[in-house]
Amino acid sequence: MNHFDYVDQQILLQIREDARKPFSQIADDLKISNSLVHQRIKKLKQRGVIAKAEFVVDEKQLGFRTKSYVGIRLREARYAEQVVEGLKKIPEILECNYVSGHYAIFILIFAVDNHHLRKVLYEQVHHIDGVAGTDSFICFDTNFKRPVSLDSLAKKNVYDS
Amino acid sequence: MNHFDYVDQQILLQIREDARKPFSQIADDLKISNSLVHQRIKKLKQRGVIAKAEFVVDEKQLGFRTKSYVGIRLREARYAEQVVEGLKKIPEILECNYVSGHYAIFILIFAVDNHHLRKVLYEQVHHIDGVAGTDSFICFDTNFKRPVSLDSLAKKNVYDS
DNA sequence: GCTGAAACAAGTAGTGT
DNA sequence: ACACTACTTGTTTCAGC
Repeated sequence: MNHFDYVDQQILLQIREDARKPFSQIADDLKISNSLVHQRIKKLKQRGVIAKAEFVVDEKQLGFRTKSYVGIRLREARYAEQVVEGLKKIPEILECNYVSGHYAIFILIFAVDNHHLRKVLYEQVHHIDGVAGTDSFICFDTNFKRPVSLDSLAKKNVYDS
Repeated sequence: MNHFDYVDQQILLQIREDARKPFSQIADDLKISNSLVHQRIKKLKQRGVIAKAEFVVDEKQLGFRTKSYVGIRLREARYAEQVVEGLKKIPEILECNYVSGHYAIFILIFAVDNHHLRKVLYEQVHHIDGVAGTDSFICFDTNFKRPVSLDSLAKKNVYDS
């Protein structure tokens, strides 16, 4: 069994906030050697807990001011796969999920403005064979956005599957 | 006016994929000096295009196997702010947006399993004063997830607001 | 606005406990 | 499993073009 101790948790908390934080500084903070930090991060990577470090880019600053979630209804359920293939070709669509409930597919779109969003939906998404219709949930504001909580992870056995 | 040239675009493409990629290596790739990479990244930070580097953690590996989008209906629109405050206190809720359309608020939840999700909704979200009801869109699978496209950014004037 | 060199700091690997 | 040391590599600054 893989355990997940206090050191792992603290390291995760720190590199999740700042992926470029020097390992030596993390080591100082936690009062451990920097080679231990190195070893633990290596293991976290091996276990698949962390994969890569990304610089977060601000979509708004790049000109994408309209964020919208969109639910997609299909003409028939069996069209799902081919619709996903069609959606993948539209660069404005950043995320695509199969979901339960009223829609078959749920996507996230970033567009320049409402007009651009409308064009993406009407001229591209609606033309994909199998799409019956869409409902848009335009985000006026994102109140908060944060990573998963790591509290209680050091105690719980969350790796047993 | 802030311009955004080929070098900026290439640097962004690289550090977005790997925030720990050595600047000197980026410089080699682009055949420029490493101090230029350093200068450009500094400017991108000043402009707010990039803010911080994050290590991406795999929620599934940490035991959160149920991802769900949830639309929230309010008893009356004026409850919005206090409902957001209530939602903020629930750690399983990772994102919260004001949206147009059928719901007032749209959230993203990561729970351990369906039972956990149900508990979060029934024992916490539904008890927040102002919440009339919720509709869940449980993600069976995430087909793709990617950052915004940077194509054509070097040409377009996207900083003029 | 960009380069190149020099000083400094961090990452990495091997060894020993 | 961890720490220490020596070695390699990257970062940062600044003078000069």
